[in-house]
Amino acid sequence: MPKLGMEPLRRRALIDATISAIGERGSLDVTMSEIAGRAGVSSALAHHYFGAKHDLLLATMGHLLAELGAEVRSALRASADPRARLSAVIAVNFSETQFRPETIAAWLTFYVAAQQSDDLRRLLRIYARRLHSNLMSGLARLMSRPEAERVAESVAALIDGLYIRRALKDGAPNPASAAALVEEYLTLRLSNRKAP
Amino acid sequence: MPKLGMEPLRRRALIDATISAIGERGSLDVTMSEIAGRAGVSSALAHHYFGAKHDLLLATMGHLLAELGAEVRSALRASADPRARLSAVIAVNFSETQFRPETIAAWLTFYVAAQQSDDLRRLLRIYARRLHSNLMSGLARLMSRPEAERVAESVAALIDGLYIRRALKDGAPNPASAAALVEEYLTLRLSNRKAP
Amino acid sequence: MPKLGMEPLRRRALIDATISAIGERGSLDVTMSEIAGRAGVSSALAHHYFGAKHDLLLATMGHLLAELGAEVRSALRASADPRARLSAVIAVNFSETQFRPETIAAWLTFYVAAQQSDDLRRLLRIYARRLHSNLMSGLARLMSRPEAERVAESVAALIDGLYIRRALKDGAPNPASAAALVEEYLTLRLSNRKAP
Amino acid sequence: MPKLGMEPLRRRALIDATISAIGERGSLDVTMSEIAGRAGVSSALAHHYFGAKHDLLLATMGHLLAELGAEVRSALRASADPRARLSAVIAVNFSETQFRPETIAAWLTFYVAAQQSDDLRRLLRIYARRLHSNLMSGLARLMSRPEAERVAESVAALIDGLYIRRALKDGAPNPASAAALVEEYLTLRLSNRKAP
DNA sequence: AATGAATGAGCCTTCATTCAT
DNA sequence: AATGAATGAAGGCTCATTCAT
Repeated sequence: MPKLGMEPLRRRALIDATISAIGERGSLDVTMSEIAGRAGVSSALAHHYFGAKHDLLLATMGHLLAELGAEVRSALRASADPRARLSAVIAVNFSETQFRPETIAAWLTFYVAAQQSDDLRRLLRIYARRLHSNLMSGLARLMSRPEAERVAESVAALIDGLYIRRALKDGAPNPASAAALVEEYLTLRLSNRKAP
Repeated sequence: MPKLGMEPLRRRALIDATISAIGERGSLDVTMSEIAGRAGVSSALAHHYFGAKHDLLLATMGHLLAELGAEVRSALRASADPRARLSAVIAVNFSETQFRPETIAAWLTFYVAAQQSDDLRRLLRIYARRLHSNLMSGLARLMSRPEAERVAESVAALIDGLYIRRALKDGAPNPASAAALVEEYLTLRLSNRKAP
Repeated sequence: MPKLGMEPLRRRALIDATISAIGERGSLDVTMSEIAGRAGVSSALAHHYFGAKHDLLLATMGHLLAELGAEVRSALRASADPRARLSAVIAVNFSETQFRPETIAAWLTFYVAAQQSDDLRRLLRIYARRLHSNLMSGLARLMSRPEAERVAESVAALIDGLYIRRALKDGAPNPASAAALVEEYLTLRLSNRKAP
Repeated sequence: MPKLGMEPLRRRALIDATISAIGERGSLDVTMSEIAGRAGVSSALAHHYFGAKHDLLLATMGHLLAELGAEVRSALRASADPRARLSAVIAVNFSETQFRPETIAAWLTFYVAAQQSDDLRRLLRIYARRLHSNLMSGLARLMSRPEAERVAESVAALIDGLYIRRALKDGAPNPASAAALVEEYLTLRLSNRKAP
């Protein structure tokens, strides 16, 4: 029983279905039927809305990025103090929405598989740069440039590493303790330094 | 013109081929023909030696683990001092053989895809436990148990995170600077503590 | 903004679109969407008007035949002399409207593909018979029956052959020279015979 | 029960199957399964030997051309006299092997569909040129160049036209009478001319 | 009158896997 | 030991067709 104006709903449902399918499988080679099935539509309709499978994957990756970006922006808007901004960025990375194993597994899968796809790699680089600049915008006011670079790199690695552990099926760190670990590192680091 | 006693060489060639194929593609869905081709044999022979594709993947994963294990053991054998043992474990993880982008990409791919395969997950858990106990064997003598746990977790996450960055195509951190980052963290951490 | 009384225009537009689509592709397997798109309507509307795709093809073929028939009739109406009637029939086959590469390509496509469709074959047979009887109506008064049959066959073959060449993309014979070739044949033939 | 050295047999069987499938359908859009089925193999094997469907079509067209070329060459080898050479070329075009409705229908289908495929068009042009030069090699010694051109064009058109009629399912002209028609035309034409 | 929404069926193609040699 | 031959099963994608609006 088709209704009018279904397009945005279907698109969203298909993207969500893609995320969970990829997350569960841990691989981009999920089938269109699988995805369509989860979204409750035929695979033909998925093609109708997204064209080729690759385009759906791209759109999904884009959606993930956009959502993260929105969360970060809104978090940053709330705090002006450099240290607080750092915590805000970290908090977003471990928020309920971002740190769900399902979402994370999808993230990682895209991460790893991105090497073979120029499009995906380009998208991921955007994310990496954005994270980096968000971290730097806080750190640079707390320490020297080169040191800030090193700390940003460490924090980014820490986040990625915690993501990996979270993706594994042993349900490892919960959002709170993961965030705490990063905060702990930052605090330790900052307590040993003076402002630049 | 096949010679006698070629079997071990062929097996090894096939495993190496699997690693590089998976590493390059960033996905477990490499074809048997691709692998066999790289090893210079027919895909039928690959099946002859390893049975199903999944078994070849398992054997490959096992090979990766065994190699890492051997490197770690031999490194630990050389040092008795707790702090030195920590550095040894870290050094191995960033050694020339382990920290090659190709190998890393294969690692990560297995990591992420492991969720859908009980066999693979089991293997990966072995690795995780081993790393953890290796780190703990050093840390436990330098700080309290709960604190050591947290530090081990951080170090493990840091390593994984640096692996991810290394796998990305921008060829980010080189082995030396990656290892230095972890060492830096450890040093910072230890300088603020007393022995347990 | 659809207007009243659009139906005949839409039908005609769809048929024209079918002709050019088939002509360009050189194959009957053009899609309904392609056709509908060229006609500026939705494919659903094409179905609304013509039912199944096959019916649209049939209608298109019928249109082609009807148009040719009309041109022939009007040409014959103008001349009573046997020789002139022959020329008239030939002229129509090479007229501007009939001898356009696009139209011809559609013709040939139908011709060749007609074998798998009883409906199409029936239609084409009508055309063949009509051409034959038109030629014979002139020839029979200029030579003996059996000889007229042979000449009619030759002329028909000549026309078809020239159609083929015209359909090929090298844009071979132009209408005038093609017609001249047939006329030349007829003249040669007639100059060597006496009236029956 | 696979045997060794099957490749040439399978390739040939598949090409033959393609010819008859296309001939019967009157369209290039025969399915790979249809073709493979006729050749008694799986469609996967067809792909194994020919790659994509398009390549099989190309190979088939090439086979048709090669066979015709061989027949023509062997016929020409037998006669030195210009007039006899003309007859030889014509005879080959209406030989038992070439003038089978099945083969002809395949020819025509390729002819018409060739427009959308550069590869096919290229192949067909080779055939057209070859026929033309074969005809000219005889005609040029019997009449003036420009006249020979016109006659060659007529003969080629005549042949194509007779091919079309033969392809239609009413089993029109048999090989002998078709060849006779062309010969008749040539004779008539030559009897009205002097040698150049 | 006209269309967007939706799908089932089918096709090309790939791939792991088997088997006879 | 090693491979060519062969296939079944599945996946991506297209398309004619239907239906509610």
